[in-house]
Amino acid sequence: MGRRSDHSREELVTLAVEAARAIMVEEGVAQVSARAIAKRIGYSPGTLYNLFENIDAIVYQVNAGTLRELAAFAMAALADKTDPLERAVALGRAYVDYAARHPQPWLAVFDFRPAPDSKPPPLFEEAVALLFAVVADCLTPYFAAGEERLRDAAGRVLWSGVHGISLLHVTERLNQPEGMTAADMAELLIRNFLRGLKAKPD
Amino acid sequence: MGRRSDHSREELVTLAVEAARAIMVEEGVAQVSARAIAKRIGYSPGTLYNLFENIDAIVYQVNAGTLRELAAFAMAALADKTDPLERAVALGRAYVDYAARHPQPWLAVFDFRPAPDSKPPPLFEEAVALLFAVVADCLTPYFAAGEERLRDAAGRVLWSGVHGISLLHVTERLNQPEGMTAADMAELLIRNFLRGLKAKPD
DNA sequence: ATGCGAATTTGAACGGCGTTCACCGGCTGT
DNA sequence: ACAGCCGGTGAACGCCGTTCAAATTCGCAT
Repeated sequence: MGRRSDHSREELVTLAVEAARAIMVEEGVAQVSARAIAKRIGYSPGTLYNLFENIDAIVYQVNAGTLRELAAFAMAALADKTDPLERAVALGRAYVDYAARHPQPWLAVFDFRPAPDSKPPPLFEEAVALLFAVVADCLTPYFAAGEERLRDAAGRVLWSGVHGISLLHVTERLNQPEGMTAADMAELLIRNFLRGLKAKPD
Repeated sequence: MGRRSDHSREELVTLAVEAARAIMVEEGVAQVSARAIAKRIGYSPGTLYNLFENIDAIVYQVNAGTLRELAAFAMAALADKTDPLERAVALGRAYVDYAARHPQPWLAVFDFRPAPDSKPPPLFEEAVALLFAVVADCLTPYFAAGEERLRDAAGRVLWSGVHGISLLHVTERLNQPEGMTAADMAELLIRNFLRGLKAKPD
């Protein structure tokens, strides 16, 4: 078969990324393959290589969408909160909730490990920088002026901690006690960590 | 070729697991394959299937060794500490340090995701239970009698948090500030979380 | 020493993967 | 009407996990 022009190049890209996301949601990242995507969109595997450099590039696009959605979800959870502590808690809960509701796409974001020689894609840097800005903002009241470095470190610690809870929850290794959700665990972490910061005597 | 008896069955198992670990250390889990292991030990891929049900079983054995080593390393770090807070800090630092020194094997442990239908292997449960026992022990002074459930939850939170820091560090997404190591971040988490627990008013 | 059954090793083969590329045919400009 | 290009194709390459009939060697009984 030759040229078809059933779809424009842009439509094709969109179709492919959506198909990849669908497979990811239904069967996990591991099942996202060129042949599977091609079958879903009714094209041949070779076509995908006219649109993307490789399969990782497609997964990367899916992940970009996931991070955008996650950020939007987190921001929405903050919308009506003003107290820094409550904002931090809401952010943490939103993060864990999002991961729990979209486990496969969320896992795919963090399972994506670019080869060490390839340039680090700006995806995480950007998305994480966005979340950090919010976290750092929540933490500002806990630090004196001039302690921004420490505040940022605390922000990274907090995010890493919540991320760890999320990850272990999604991979079913958290084993939280009955009656306690992963989001509750995140809240426990955030409240105590921040209380500890405030209580800091040094 | 037929029977060789260069090695006993047990020796062969050991050889295979050691070869798998070597590949893992040098090239990452992704490069551990039946053909690669077979080539290293001078046997054919088919032989491995006389010894193990599948390749995952070999990786599983490697992971079991990694967890044993991690536990031993963590315990050694605690040996001379008596104060609960200092024990918790030492445990967290040891965890992060171990991961940083053996990134590939450590990552392999957590990248191992058994298919949802296969029985969950007792590996994590056991190893994590061991670490939890120590963590819970460190946390006992922070809780009243009868609050064991909450204490265990706090233990899991703390471990998850340290784990998250470790993971993001090893995958180069932690971006800690200059002059601060991942272990320092873990210490920051632990000290503040525990100070927060102590300060708890209610 | 000989023979033979059992145990073990092999490697080709199957179906999957990512990726490449020569080919082909429909689309478009003339 | 026709040429040429563009884009889609699918066979092919080299990898993967896994299976299994065949081949070979071992250990043992005679």
